[in-house]
Amino acid sequence: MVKKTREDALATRDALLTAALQVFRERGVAHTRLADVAARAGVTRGAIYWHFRDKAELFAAVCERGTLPVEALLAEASRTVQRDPLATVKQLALMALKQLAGHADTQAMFDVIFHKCEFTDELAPVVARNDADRAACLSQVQALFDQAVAAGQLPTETDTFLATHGLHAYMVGLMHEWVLTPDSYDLDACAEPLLDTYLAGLSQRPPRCPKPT
Amino acid sequence: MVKKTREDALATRDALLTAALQVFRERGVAHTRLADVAARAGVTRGAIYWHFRDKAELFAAVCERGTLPVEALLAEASRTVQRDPLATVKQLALMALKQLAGHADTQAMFDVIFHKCEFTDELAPVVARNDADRAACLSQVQALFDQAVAAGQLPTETDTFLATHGLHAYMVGLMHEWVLTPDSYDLDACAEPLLDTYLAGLSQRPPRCPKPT
DNA sequence: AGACGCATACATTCGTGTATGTAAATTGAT
DNA sequence: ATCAATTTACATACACGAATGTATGCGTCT
Repeated sequence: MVKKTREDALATRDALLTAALQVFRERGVAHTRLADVAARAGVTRGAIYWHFRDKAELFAAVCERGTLPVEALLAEASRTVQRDPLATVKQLALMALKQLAGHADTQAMFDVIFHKCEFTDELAPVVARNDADRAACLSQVQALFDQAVAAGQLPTETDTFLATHGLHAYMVGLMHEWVLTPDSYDLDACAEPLLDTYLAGLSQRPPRCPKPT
Repeated sequence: MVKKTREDALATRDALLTAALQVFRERGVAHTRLADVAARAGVTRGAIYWHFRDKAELFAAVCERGTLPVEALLAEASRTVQRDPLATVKQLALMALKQLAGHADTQAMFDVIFHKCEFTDELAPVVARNDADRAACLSQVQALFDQAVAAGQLPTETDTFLATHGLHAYMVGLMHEWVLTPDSYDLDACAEPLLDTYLAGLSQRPPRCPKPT
């Protein structure tokens, strides 16, 4: 504790984010005491209040750092021109599942998001960001499904809106449940077969809703 | 406030459960003040502490009342002999989704469970109960899938463990996401097509994991 | 006459936010 | 380059509100 340069401050900030993720996972976000986060990072609450306004802002920063890699994948896929839209969708989903399977930080992140967090007004900015990300992801995937229909990869009668929501639900459910029991099956190895099953269902029996969307 | 008979006490208890479900949904379980629950039910905290030991026990009671109808369906299906196991699985899943689509209380329940609750040590008994229910549901569905394979309704090479977890994830994801935006699509009408898509995928391209489960 | 079904009152704990202290680091002027 | 002046990056101390659990009171039913 001899130096306090700018990079040291960034290191402290990062240590706080790491500590917060761990404590959030252990105690839940709402029950987490900022003193615990500070202690885990080897500092005091003063450091937290210097870098963040309150717990909500700390949580938002944790979420932002945690979802960056996934968003980067989506952004990259949206930039490149797709010759095989259906394969692109599959690769995106596969990447997300493999990212979860392979990275402990990502597992902690989704464990907190899915099971250790209450999305109330207090966390409104995080909720808004999540909603925006989800909407962007959904519209992007639906656009790819539309291209897949146009390219003859999916039946003409495919309701791409429902297909998209179905795939998204599938992904959410797989991650939601797998983080509860990571040892129940090898997600990294089973991700592709599981995805293929749903995509095969899409090809053979695409969902169609009686009433319009 | 003229009578205080036994049935009145049960009515109070039920009013507390209803009020708790609402407040849990609005404020989140952790941030819910028992005073708010009591006020919503038209009583004071004294009534809560008479019927329940603390917030955790109140939440457990809310969960138990909320999941009773679904568990009744599962229990009934397990008792009757199944001639068409695949159709039984479909009907079970369909019932669950339609129950969610049609009942406001069920929507509130799952909204709380999925998005307004932190599963920490404090709620250990509820977590244990959830785990037991999930395990029972999974093994029951897997048994039906096994029967479906034996009856030739599914390919011989089907990994019924993965198929079960895939369907379960699909269900969880559909409910998890739909309660966020119930107006995005008509779940009651789309539930069957969505299920048919996954089940068609199971028939045509059943999941198989490279490594054993 | 108890036991039941709550309401009321009280004390206590607990976490937060802020105010203040402070040493090191950076800046700017010479 | 040197040296004050200022800002950074926290640590420490404090005061406040808020929610909990319990203790007690009180009318009603059995």
